[in-house]
Amino acid sequence: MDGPEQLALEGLPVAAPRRRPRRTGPVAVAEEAPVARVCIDLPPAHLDRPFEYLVPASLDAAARPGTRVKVRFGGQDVDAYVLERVDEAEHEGTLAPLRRVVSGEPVVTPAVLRLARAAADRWAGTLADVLRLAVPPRHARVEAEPTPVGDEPRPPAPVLSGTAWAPYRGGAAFLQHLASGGAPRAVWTALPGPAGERWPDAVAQAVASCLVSGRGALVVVPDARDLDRVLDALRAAGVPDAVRLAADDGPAPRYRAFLAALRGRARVVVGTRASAFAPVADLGLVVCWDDGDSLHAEPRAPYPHAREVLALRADLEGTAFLVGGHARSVEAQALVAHVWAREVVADRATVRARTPRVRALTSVELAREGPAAAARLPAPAWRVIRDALAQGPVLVQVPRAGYVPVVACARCRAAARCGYCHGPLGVPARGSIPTCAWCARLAGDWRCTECGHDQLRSVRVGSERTAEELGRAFPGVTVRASGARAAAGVLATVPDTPALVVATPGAEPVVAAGYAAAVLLDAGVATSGASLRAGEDALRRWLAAAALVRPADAGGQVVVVGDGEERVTQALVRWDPAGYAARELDERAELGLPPAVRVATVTGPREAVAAVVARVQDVEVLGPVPVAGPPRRGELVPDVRAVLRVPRARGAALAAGLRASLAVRSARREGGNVRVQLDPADLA
DNA sequence: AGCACGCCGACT
DNA sequence: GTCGGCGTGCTC
Repeated sequence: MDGPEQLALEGLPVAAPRRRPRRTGPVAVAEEAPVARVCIDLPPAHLDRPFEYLVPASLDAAARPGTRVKVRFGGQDVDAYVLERVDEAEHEGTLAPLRRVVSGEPVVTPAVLRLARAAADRWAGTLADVLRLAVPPRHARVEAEPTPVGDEPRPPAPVLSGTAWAPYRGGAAFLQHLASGGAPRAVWTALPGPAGERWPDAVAQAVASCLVSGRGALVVVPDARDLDRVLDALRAAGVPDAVRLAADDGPAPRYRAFLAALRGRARVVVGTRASAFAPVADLGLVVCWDDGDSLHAEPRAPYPHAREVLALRADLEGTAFLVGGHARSVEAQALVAHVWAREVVADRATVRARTPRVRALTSVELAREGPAAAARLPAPAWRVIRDALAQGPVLVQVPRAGYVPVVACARCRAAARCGYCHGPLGVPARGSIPTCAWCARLAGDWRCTECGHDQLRSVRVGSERTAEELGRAFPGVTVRASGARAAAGVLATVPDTPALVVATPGAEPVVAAGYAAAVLLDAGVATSGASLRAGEDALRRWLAAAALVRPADAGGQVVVVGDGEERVTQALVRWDPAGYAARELDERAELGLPPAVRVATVTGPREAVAAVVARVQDVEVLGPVPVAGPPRRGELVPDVRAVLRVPRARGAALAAGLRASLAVRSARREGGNVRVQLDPADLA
């Protein structure tokens, strides 16, 4: 018997190990690296591994790594990406040839491939799924457009003037580190102020500093309005060769922008969530603005989050990392807590000097107003608006309608949570016992963990008629509405003249000189909600609105009206987003909630969910529980959802276990649609 | 995902 | 006696 390594070569002369794959047919094969390892663009999880094909000599030059190709797979032609070219095949059988190269454009760069693979692993998805998010659909006409040559001389290196970072502790050091080619990682709490330095200028200056080091940069923002703001600021900072990359811009502009980055014509990409995967050459800095915004969560499988993709990328490519907003997400706080990133914040005195005066009008403060205290716009708030209107525009923020009914403590308004697993409580039917949405345990003897009260109340939805109501309350005053459902849509800016500006969260127009005041209505509705992040979301929206108001010494004031959750309201009044995030993270750690632990949800028909979950080892399984709401279209029985929970350190094992289980599921063709989400944005 | 092969009911 | 159901298996 020969050595074990000879077993596979049975029947071949021992002295002549196979060097070249056998050639099939008359087609000549490429001289160099004749084997292409490809990723097949098909959904089933068990196909998520490389398949090998021979590269015909005629395709040798075109079939570079990263190009799109057509291959014969299972009797039909399918799309695939060339992952790499190698000398020898691992596959034992004969190899089929590539059918054709769709385009010579190597759309998946080695760095993006590594990132996409890591993302697929991290979110229990397939490489094909992630590449579908990362690589825009090909647009042949755009690809054929002549590259402008010479008409755009590379601009001189931007002048370094980090004035926007001067107010922040560690701000100047961050820029310097960037400019000298380093990879600092920062969690940044932006100061308010349309009047002073604005956040887009700070982002632009960070990008400019990165360019000074000779590296490219990538900025991911929630929506198109923020995108425009960053691009304007970049232009002002002397960075004209930035490109805008957003799926919403349409197929041709999107692919054009993608190619500009890929071909190295644009060193800076500013985009929405999918651009976290953009092929920026020699990347030196990734930025995620307002990472708490739910728009950063990709709604398509495998549901990656832009902030986390960028964090992965910073690790894989050794780039600098900047995540920031007026608020701080609990996940960003976790980056600080794990000493993965450093805080960049202004000191208290600076914060006080830049922020408006903030007051809360809760039922306690309004007690002496009598029954009128229950009004949606109590008299003190009305007076604030009236007085501020003499100074300039007044912003009125109204929570979006359409909240899921949840239950909260009747006294302190803290969201009610399960005594066993800390999932959110809901009332399945009128008058029934509150039930945990995760583990289905009944909460008959519920007691508030915040204040000890034992009475629950359900929380209502917001109203849509605010603009009309205000119009009647302030006759003769111009009322402008901004929001997805407003007649004029979302307004980017409004003039500096007195007017009431009614906006839903995220749709607040900017005023050059700042609002004279902001009134945040229905605080109780804003801070309640089944989601774990209801409080965090409310604070983020409030801060975003309040950040548009003039500082206190210029008369700016903010009033939050209603009985919001105490600690959220207090965090706003004290303008302390970092403190709020730190306390919230501590509490999540105590209660075993993410991001202190890692969780995954598995949603689908009961038997399918059970099968997927049963194959995952060493996890705590909560539920399954029927998902709220009516059954999915065409189904009689509502889907169920299980929550899997592991300690943070076992997060990778959780994802790997789920990936393996999904591979078994697809190979066996177990029925039904099952959705697996790691670290879902709303663990409702 | 598609397409093979492979064993058990109602039809020419 | 066959045509055909969709249960495993494979696809370089």
